[in-house]
Amino acid sequence: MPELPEVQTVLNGLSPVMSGEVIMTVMVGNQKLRAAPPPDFISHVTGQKILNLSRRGKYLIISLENNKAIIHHLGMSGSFRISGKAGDAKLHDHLSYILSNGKKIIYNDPRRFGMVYLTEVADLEQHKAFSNMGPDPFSEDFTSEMLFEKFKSKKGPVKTVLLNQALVAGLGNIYVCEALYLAGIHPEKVAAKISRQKTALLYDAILLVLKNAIKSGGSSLRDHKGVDGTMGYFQHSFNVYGKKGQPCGMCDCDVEKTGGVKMIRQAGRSTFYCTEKQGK
DNA sequence: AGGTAGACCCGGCCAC
DNA sequence: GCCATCCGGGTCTACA
Repeated sequence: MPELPEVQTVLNGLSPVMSGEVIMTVMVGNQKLRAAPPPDFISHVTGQKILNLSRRGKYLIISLENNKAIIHHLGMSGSFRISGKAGDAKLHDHLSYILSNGKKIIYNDPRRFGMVYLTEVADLEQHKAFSNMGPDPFSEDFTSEMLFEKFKSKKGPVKTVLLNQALVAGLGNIYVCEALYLAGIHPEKVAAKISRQKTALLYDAILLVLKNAIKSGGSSLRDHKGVDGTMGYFQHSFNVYGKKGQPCGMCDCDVEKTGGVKMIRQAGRSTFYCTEKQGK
């Protein structure tokens, strides 16, 4: 599920419940995740006070008083839920934290693509999850000019280039499609050939679509939910994603003639775009 | 060296 | 209604 807005939604829900609490008990399931918690995970985490939660790209970071940091990635289908009562286990629960305030925080992940790491807070930037990661879209390091400079050396299609987390962190298949639509850029356009002016439009579009999606609590297609079970609703604001053959969000063209939103395949992923507004 | 399939895993959805 | 097939919000690895 989770691209930046979904992870931010999870963070916003977990942070007030977890920050400042002590982790009393940790339970680790035996089913394998993409990266399962390391063997010493329970001993390093149990009894520790949680200092704060943060997000970097699509990763969630839980900082502990002993200077360790838990790194969570939700993969394709991971979600957290907060439970107050016992005996509420669900299929595909992989990890749970019981806190000093009595709350139980449960990580569930049907497709098991999620990742859990433990590292020193001081070594976070060097950790393999972040060592090669580009700036967060909301950080000062991400600018229109920086994006333009990075594009210069990229001969691949802009859609694929934007999915590379080393360029900018947090974008996934949905929000790349939506941002390209807002900027009026064809997804197959070679990144290096995009003008400075168009890059500026794209930069604004990326920030706009991410901000609006966060406001909506993310996009709930299948698995994404807030930690209290509420669904995100940004999927209702999609202009092109998943709308093959339908009119695009701001459609003013003759869908009978154009065939509506077009779906193509790029680097093994589905891409949606409007031939009228993004060309060809 | 950058770019692209393939692998990982399960559930949902669509065609019978 | 039941079974088969394909598809996928993400990343890592291997390959050309």
